[in-house]
Parts: sequence; C-alpha cells; structure tokens
Amino acid sequence: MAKEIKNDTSTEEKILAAAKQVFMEKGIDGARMQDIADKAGINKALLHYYFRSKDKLFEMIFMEAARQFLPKVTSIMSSELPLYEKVEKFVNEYIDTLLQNPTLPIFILNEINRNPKDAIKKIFGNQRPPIDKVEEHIAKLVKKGEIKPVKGYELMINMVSLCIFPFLARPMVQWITKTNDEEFLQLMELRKKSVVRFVIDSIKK
Amino acid sequence: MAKEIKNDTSTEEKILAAAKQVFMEKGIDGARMQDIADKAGINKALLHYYFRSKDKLFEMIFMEAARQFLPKVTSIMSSELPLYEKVEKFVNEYIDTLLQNPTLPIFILNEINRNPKDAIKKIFGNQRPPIDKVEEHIAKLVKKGEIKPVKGYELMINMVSLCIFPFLARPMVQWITKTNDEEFLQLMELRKKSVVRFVIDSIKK
DNA sequence: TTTGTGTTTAACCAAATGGTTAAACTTTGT
DNA sequence: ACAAAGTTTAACCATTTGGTTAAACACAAA
Repeated sequence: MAKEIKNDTSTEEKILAAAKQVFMEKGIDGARMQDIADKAGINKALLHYYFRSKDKLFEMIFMEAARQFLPKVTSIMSSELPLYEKVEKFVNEYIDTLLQNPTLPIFILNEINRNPKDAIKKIFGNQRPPIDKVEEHIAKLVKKGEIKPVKGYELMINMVSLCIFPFLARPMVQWITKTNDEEFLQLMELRKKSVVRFVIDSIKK
Repeated sequence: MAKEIKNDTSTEEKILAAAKQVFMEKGIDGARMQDIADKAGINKALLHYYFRSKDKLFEMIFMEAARQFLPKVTSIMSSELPLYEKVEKFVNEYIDTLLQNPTLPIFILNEINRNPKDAIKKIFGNQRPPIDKVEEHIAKLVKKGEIKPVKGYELMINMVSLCIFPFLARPMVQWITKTNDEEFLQLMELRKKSVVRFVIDSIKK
C-alpha cells in the first residue's frame, strides 16, 4: 500500500503531450477527446481514467502553458542591469521561449479572451508584473537625459508586442516573407537582434 | 416576379450582425446556431432559411471581416508620401479601424491559424501587399543617409505588431494598466501618437 | 383574391461527442 | 501466488447540435 515512486513518465505524460498538441491546434472547443486518446495511443476509457473530464484536462494543459508564458522575464525586469541590457535579455529570453513554443501565444490569448479573470489569475498569480521597477528605472534615466521620456508599461507592451505578434500571425508572416517553417524560425532567431535594436534606437537620445 | 428593391435592411442584416457578434466572441467551434438565432431575434428555421449552414454563415462573416483587416493601409504604403507621414497615416488608420472593431484581430488570427491558405487568400486576394514599394522607398532614404538601414517587411511587421497586439491581449493590457473598457479605448487613442513616435524615433538618424 | 415570400412553431432526425460502465486481461510489486 | 493498479474492449447513455420538414400564419404585391 506504500506509495512508491510513481512511474508517471509513461502514460500520463503521453496523455498530457497529446492533449497539449490537440488543444493548441484546435482550441478547447475544437478539440476532441477521441483525438487526444488516439494521439496518446490509448483509448477513451483510459483517458477518462486519468483525467476525469475534458475541462480538467484542459485546465492542466493551460496551467502548464500559463507558467511558460510569463517567462524568467520578470526577474530580468526587476534586476539591477542597465536598461539596454534589460531590453536585450528580455527580448532574447522571450523569443527563445517562443521559438520552443510557437503556438503558445494564440493558445494563451484565446483562453484569456474566453475567460479573462481566471486565465489572468493563472498566469500572473495575483501580483502584477514588476513594471513599477521598470518605471522607476526609466524615470531616472529620463531625468539624467540619457533616454527619451517613455512610460514603463508602454515600453513593456511594445517589447512584448514585437516579440509575440509574429508568432501569432505566423502564417501571414510566412506568406509575406515567402519563408517555409524552417526559414521562419531562422527569421525569428535573427529578429532577436533586430527587435533589440529597434527598441533601443527608439528610446535612446 | 420582378425583383423589386429587396429590403434587406431588416432580417438578413440582423442575422449577420448577430452572427458576427457570436462568432467573434466564441469562435466558429464555440458558436451555437441557436445563440445566433436568439440574438437576431428569430428562430433556427429562419436562420437556415437565409443561410443554409453554419459554415456558409461563417464564411460570410469572415469575408466581411477579412476586408476590414487589410484596411486602406495598402494605398497609403504605395503612395508618394514622405516616409514619416506614411508611418503616421498607417498607424492612425490601423488603430482607428481596430478601435471600431476591437475583436477583429483575434477572430482573424484564429481563422488564419485554423485554415491558413484559404484565410490568407480571402484577406489578401492573391497579391502580396505592396511592401516592395516600401522597400524601395526605404532603400532610397537609407542611401541618402536619412534613416537607419531597416528592411521594409520588418518595419511593416513591427508597425502592425505594435498596433494589433494590445487589442489581442486586451484583458491583459487592461489588467496591467488598471483600465476599464472606456479607459482602454482612450489609451489606444493616445497610443496612436506614441506608436508613431516610437517607430519614427527608431529609424531616424 | 390570389400568390409568393417571409416567418413562426414545433416536432423531428442523425450524427457527434463527452462521459460511463462492466468485464476481462496484463503488469507489477509484495 | 496474490492483490492492486493499469489497460483494453466494447457496448452504452444522455445531451448537444446542426440541420430538416411540414403545417400554419402574416403580409405585401399583382
């Protein structure tokens, strides 16, 4: 009866991986439990044996996704690095995360729009990201005359926009730039530098 | 038997308006024909009398939305205006469109991801937007040393990102900026200038 | 008045879908 | 060898949902 080391590595993870794929691709409404079972290589009965309902399963997947969405970025922003380095690290980290999870943004945003309150709570906990810290930091540099006056939250929104949007509109971007899947990822890799430059050029005096 | 002036203004438009609302809010999979009928103040039978199927109805709505998504922006970009004015007009037009259709972006992006080929065809027809024109324009100014070297498509993507993303992530933005619905729209109104400045500051020498 | 179109009502259908159940088989740890 | 948990099979259920049908009604034009 002792609860030995549960060897979860197999079925449960297969289910989660399959569910992630299907939910990300089709959204919660478009996803079919049968598809998830198939993709996991098991049957519906077992699927419900592990996760009682579709909602429960979706919840799990979303929680996992929510954690990734707000990456280590928070610590970067509240760090003591010089602003430009903050920007650079932020953008690099963010785009890296997205390169490893290209479909994360649309998945998250859909849930945010479907169920704003809960989704936001799951992403941010209950504390706002530390933009106050950024705000102060920027205010100082503005006073010193080193950068143009910008609002902290605006800078944040702009950076996030520039990082995430291309992944959201990926098919459009690929069509416009005539790139295939591989080339798109390379493009985003290059984009790191380009965005950093774009942002810094925009605020520096 | 003569086809007099069909007074479409009533039922058909009511349906389209209702369908637009429901589809935008719930997506095609989450939308219920019954809900659309209810919201239009009619019954399911009549709904199917006007639009044979859910898919057909969705198609209509998407076509209408697709046209708005690529606004008069195209003509602006291929115009002979000075670059900075182009940027200004582009951003203003775009954000204005979005202020009048705040849920358009997520709706469009979902369809693009669900059905990239068709969706893109419906949005752009078969011609790419005139970024070549922008490309030339920029190349000239770069050569003259008036602006920093930027790629045309990158400038475009950046501008579009900065305009659209806040609407995509609206609940998040509102939560971070502690704004209610009205204040959010004001914020976006202000954002026009802010984005224009951000972009221009970034490319000017 | 007639006729056709718009509209409602209400019952109905078939398919899809989330979820359940029970019985049998397999695996694994004790 | 035994028991418990994992897994399959397959039938089954209730509900939802897109869509249909037919009969009756309203109304405007011919």
